[in-house]
Amino acid sequence: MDVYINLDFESNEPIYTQLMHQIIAGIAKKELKPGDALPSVRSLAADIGINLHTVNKAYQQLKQEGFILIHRQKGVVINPDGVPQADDQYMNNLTSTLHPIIAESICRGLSKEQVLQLTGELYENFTKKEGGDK
Amino acid sequence: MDVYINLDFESNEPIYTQLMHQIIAGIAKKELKPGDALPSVRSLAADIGINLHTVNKAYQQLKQEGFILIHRQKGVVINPDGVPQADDQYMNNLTSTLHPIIAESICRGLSKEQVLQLTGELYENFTKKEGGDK
DNA sequence: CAACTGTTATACTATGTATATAACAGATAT
DNA sequence: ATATCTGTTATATACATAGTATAACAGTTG
Repeated sequence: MDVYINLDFESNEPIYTQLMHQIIAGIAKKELKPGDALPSVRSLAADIGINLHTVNKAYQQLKQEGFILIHRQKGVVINPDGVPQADDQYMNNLTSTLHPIIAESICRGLSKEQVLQLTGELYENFTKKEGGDK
Repeated sequence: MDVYINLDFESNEPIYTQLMHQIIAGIAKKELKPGDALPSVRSLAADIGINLHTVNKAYQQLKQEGFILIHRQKGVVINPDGVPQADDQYMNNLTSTLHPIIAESICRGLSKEQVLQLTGELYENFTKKEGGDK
């Protein structure tokens, strides 16, 4: 039931960010559902061979963004109420994030249709049932 | 004819990255066309009140990615042959970049149509004629 | 010759990433 | 109660990146 974490230590993307992204991807794929427990900072850190504080940093940020709840001495769980829905601030951030990405795609000759198709395919890859774990 | 540079020194996005993005956006909007000259590292740095090396860093990276050419003692110009078209490596990078963004948008309850509409609007805002300069 | 180009080198500060220990406080199981 | 688990906090260190500050070099152009 655990989410499989695959870190690329050669990447220039920080480890704690990779961790966040994989947990968020797990939620998007419904592999992680509201109320599901996540490993403790220590056990997860030991599992994937990184420092406790690196995991904690990812958890703290996921908590601040509403993806997870941290019960002081209970543990870490996916937000039982679900992830907070998009608000104006999120939409503004999303727009700012996409802006330069789309600018470059235009420079490199991608058509609007190509961009939309890639985006749509990525979206659907999250919502597809991928076999499941046996 | 110059591209207007607006830097946010409070942003956590590095200055040299902001600079790159705005130049790329200028190319996407056709405000900057193949062969157009860009300011020298010193004059641009002086104009926007940053260090010469910060501009140089942006220029070097834009050069490496094929957006501009740097003639040793002539100056900096938008690539006269146009920006290199999308190849496999670029498409892989684009996919990796979009992946976590779309994952979060799903978590936050955006429908596929909402994501595609926002993406499409952003795309078209680059290709629209925006009045021009007077 | 003077003034401009990009380039290179060095040095310094500040910040972010990641690690390594250590300890604290509350909950829980034995 | 004791041991063990939880998240949390506090230091300290190492390293890389971002940004600035000077300075100098080499070629071009006026």
